[in-house]
Amino acid sequence: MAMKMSDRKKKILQIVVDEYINTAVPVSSKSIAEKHLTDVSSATVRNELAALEELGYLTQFHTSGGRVPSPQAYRFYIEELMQKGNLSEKDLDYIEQAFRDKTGDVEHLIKNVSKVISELTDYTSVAIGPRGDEEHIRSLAMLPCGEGKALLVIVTGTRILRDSFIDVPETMGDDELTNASHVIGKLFEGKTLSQVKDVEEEVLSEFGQYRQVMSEVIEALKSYTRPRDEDIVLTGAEKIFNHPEYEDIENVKNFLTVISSKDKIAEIIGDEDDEIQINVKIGSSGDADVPEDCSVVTATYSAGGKNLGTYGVIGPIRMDYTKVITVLENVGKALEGIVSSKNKDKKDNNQDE
Amino acid sequence: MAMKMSDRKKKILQIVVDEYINTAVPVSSKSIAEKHLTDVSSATVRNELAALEELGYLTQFHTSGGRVPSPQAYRFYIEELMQKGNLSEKDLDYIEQAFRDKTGDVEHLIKNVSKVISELTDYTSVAIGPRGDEEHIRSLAMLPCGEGKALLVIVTGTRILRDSFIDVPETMGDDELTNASHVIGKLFEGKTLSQVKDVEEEVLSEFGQYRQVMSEVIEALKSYTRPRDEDIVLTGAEKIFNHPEYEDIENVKNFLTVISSKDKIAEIIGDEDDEIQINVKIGSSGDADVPEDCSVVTATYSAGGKNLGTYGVIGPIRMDYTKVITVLENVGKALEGIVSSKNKDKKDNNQDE
DNA sequence: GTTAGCACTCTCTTTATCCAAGTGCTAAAA
DNA sequence: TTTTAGCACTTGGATAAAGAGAGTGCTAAC
Repeated sequence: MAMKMSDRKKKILQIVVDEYINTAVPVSSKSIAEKHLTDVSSATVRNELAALEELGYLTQFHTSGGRVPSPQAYRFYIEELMQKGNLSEKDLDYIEQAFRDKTGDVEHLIKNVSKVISELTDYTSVAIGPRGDEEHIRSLAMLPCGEGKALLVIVTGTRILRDSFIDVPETMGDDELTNASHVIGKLFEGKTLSQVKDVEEEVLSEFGQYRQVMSEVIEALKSYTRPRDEDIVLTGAEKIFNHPEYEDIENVKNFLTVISSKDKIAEIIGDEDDEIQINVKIGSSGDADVPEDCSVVTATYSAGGKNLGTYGVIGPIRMDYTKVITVLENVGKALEGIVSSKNKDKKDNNQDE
Repeated sequence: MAMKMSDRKKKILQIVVDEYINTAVPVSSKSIAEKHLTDVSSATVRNELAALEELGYLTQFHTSGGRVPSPQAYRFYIEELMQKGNLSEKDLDYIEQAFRDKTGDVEHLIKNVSKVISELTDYTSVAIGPRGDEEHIRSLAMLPCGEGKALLVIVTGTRILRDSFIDVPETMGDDELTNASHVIGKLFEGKTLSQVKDVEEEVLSEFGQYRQVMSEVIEALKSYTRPRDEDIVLTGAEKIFNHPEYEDIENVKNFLTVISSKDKIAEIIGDEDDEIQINVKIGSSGDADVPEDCSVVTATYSAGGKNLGTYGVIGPIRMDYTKVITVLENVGKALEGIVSSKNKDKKDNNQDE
């Protein structure tokens, strides 16, 4: 057990993982010795493979079936072995093209990013929009709907932060509601959702006149901590059929069951550690929420101190990590470019920052 | 070819379809004679089956594999043979329970209906929200977003009809925008989307001051003819694995590819003939948009002259039509109940109707 | 018009055999 | 001590043969 990882072992492990990622076929000692390590014989490689298996990095389905990397091997591969990749001209063009049209709102941006990632990586893409908690409320308005109902809409510069129907007194006319909308709107403008509870008590005691409406608004604002379903996007579910592990119907079933639920998706990609930019979760590890046999690679983007959401892919453990991570990095750069140019404009208009 | 459909043939065809729907196993002459037609022998049944095959209602995969209904048989079955079913107490309770909470907005209602249908039928449910074209605009507002952008929101009593970002002159301040919002809002209140183009010219010539904003608004309104992605809902995609035809990976692939695209879904369930309440489309028929080997059963609901959307299921051709149709009918009734009680309230508030 | 009987067809399962691939181990070589 | 050659052993996959089971079509009798 207490065995050192010689350089040659690392090299062989890298070869095995690379090879398996590319071909999906268990790799044999012979093929390694012939294609990659021409200076030693297959028997030598065989000994090393046996040792690597002993160390827990490799497994074999049956005695004569070549070796396959274990989850542990993938982790090690990503940490130490993997080589940086480069995108082809074509892919770079595709990214540039996709983000050329800098249409304003976040909803489109999320969908767009997700689509780009899915297309370039050939995996199913998952995306979760930016948490709105720290965005500054640009406007707040209540639109009359009759029946003692109103629609509360909250927007920032680039998105509908939230909207929901609230109750208002039946006696309140449209004009009165519009008026209240103004007053309350002015009050929250420039604040963030997370600041709402700070002013809650103060505000409630002050506005006797609109007290009931006010408390409805505050309740709504406070309920906005969880991401909306609309902010969770899934693109290219059908892409899994391009990967041989999903010729087994059971795997497809598992996969589809998980991704059918937005809640589950949010769980899988939601609890990012903010420190880490790119995050790899491999099934059957400590990440209990990631389905067995699946890997999830996500990147959490932020630019100018502003969170831009988490994007990534979900697919088989035997995933082309190099490609995926390269794509995520390049998409991140593109995204940064857009937002920084936009932020410049915005500084002029944003009252408090 | 010119052969009459005797009563006995009809009866036998009905047995075959019923049996095949229940068991997914090709049905044999022997099983029919034993279980359903005890007064004749299997040989007699065999003759009838041969005749039905001649007529195009039955096919067999191989010479000794029993018979399977053809799409034509399903159509005939639905038209003439099918028996009305009843829901169990449990199912009825479930529906009642699900619609007890009459929370106002349409978005939730659509999701709820779709979920109920999927749960009760055990098929994947597709739903498309009501076309908003004929709903009356209850409020229209433009919320300032800075940067020469504004969010245009249009609501009826129960839903966000539409929202989108529009350009406004950079010179326009927040207050001015709010003011314009009022003026323009008043103008369109009570109108329907389809009425917008009627007043277009008149309005544009009149409002010189806000002309630019006005034309942006009108452009936006006119672009709202297609359903929004959010109004197309899919629930229970994983349910297909409960049906044996989807043990074949190719079928799953087809299915998933189709339902991954909201556009395709809209196409499939979109072009309903308004006259018909319940609509059955069977793959490989004239309905080119329905995937091969799939059936789509939809119901378009309306109450009080108001369209409530189209709901239904998509699944294998060998579908439990009786159950599905019964569920759709009962959901329809429940829906009608909700809306009629709501409509009563609304009449008082709606200015022109 | 109906039925019994039987040959025929087709699929599915089981069994046996062979083949190729890859390993583990041992003994010799470096 | 490390590397290597050689070989026995294991396993899955492919192929073929054989038998069972199910269901039909047809013919001849009822």
